[in-house]
Amino acid sequence: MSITNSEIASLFRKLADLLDIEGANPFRIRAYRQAALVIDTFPRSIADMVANGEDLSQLPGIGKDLAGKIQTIVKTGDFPTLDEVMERTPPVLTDLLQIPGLGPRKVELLYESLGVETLADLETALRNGRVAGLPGFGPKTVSNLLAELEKLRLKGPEKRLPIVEADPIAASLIRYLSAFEGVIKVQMAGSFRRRKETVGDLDIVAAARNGPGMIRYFCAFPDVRQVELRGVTRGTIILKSGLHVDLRVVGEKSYGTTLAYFTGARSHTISIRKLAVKNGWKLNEYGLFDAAGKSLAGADEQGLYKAFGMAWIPPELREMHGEMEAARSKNLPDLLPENAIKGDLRVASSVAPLSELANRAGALGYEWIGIADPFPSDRSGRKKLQTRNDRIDRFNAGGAAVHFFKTATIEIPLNGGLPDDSDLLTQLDYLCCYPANHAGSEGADPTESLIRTMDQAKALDLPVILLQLTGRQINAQGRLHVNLDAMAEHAAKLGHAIEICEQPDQLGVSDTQCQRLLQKGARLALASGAMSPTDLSMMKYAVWQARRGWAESRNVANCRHWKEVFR
DNA sequence: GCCGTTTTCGGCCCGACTGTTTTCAGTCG
Repeated sequence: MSITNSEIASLFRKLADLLDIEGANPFRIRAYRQAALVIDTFPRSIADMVANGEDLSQLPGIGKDLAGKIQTIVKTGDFPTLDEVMERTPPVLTDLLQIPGLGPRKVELLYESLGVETLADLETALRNGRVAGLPGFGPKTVSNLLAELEKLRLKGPEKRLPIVEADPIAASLIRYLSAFEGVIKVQMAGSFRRRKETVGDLDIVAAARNGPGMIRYFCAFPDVRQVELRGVTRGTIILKSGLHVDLRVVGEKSYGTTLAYFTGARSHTISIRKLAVKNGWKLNEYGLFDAAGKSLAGADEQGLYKAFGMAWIPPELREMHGEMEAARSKNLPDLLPENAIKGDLRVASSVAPLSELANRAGALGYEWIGIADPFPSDRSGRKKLQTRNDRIDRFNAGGAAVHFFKTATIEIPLNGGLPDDSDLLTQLDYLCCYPANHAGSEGADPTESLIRTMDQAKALDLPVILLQLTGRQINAQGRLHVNLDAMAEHAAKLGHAIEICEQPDQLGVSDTQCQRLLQKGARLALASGAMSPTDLSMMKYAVWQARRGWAESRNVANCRHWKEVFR
């Protein structure tokens, strides 16, 4: 079984952490971290690229040296550089870095002077008073560390929150802050504004006449468990759910540069700052200034990007995945708007009666909905699906404003294809096919069976939507090893589509995978995957992820009139 | 360790806040 991108990235991160504790050249450490980030979010399998003999030093942030190290890791499974460092510095030390307030310098000091290696060592040293004597460790630090250790024991390491769950929390925070007297502007920033699939915390930026007052007001938010930090321009609270929320308040003239800065992503922000330095300018939260200190931009983001000869970049694209070049050459995508969605491609019939679904669809501005139920394997199941199909036909014949498609979800076994039931299959408008992903299929490659399925469906003149291609789960990597390039090219050739869906147990392709699929000419199908009426709103999050994947309306089947969805 | 139309050396983003200091280091974002 070949090594995954995230496994390679973890090795580099581990090395960077250990070098950090050793006090190595910080720029070298940054290079390893940067490479880890690039590898982690890269849409293709690095191991496959090595097998194909492709030149890895073409990847951003990866030069000749790192390309060679990656090759060694992929081919031999060994990482000699990491082994050497682990001989000098105990690898378990990186566990200590997860404690807020403990950075590499303090970890090094604890290890060198007290021999502290593990979390248990740390607790003992804190309790018997040996830590308190160290330079930089006062009584406050000791009690903070004990509190953090307790938190870690109770809750485990902080997990990232799905944006689906963060969305209502963000909305309530913005509602609360908008009610502050003296607020001029306030909005979400950070990874939430970039619509990342999961968020680690929430960042909010505001312009206000009374900054410190607004921070105090923020710290009094009803759902606060603890105020972590309360400064003049910045506050951090921890909600009862454990979620960290940051607020920065600046003057109106700095709102745009502050918003841009705290929207990130970090690599995107750094790259803009580098452009400023190159021009002899200075960019910080408070504005963009020339050498004489004259303000060139600050109040809004448009002005900031314009100063560099770029179009305004939508937050979803600010990930250093090619957006800077596209903005400079005026080639940014015209991102899929939420209101361009004309229908939902996969809704279970159990959600509601057709008439009620039609009402809900109308309220969402939809023209059509695809009704999807599991494809049956026995006689009674066939009968039920046929009855459902008849019901849909009768409803459509009634001339309602909303059209319903008949479809079914079909699990494609490894080494298999479509079920041998063309009578029933051809009663459907299209098929929703997903690769088998049971316990024990980790690392399996469903590419061949899915290609076969696409061919079989084409012979029956049936369009296919491919779901759950990589077996991804929130907070975990994909469990299937599908060749996405091959999927995209074959689907494009035959007129099939690939799904984006944000139901936690039915995840579609990720943002960077989406971007890659579009480059290969694939068409996207967005679905709520709804099993209940409120789930219909999950479409919003599919749109967000499609936007992160550079999707335009023309790439998305959902933007078409019902007669043309699969043309 | 990466990177480059001010290239093969010498740079590498920048500020807020805390806890520890008596002017600043470490951490964080």
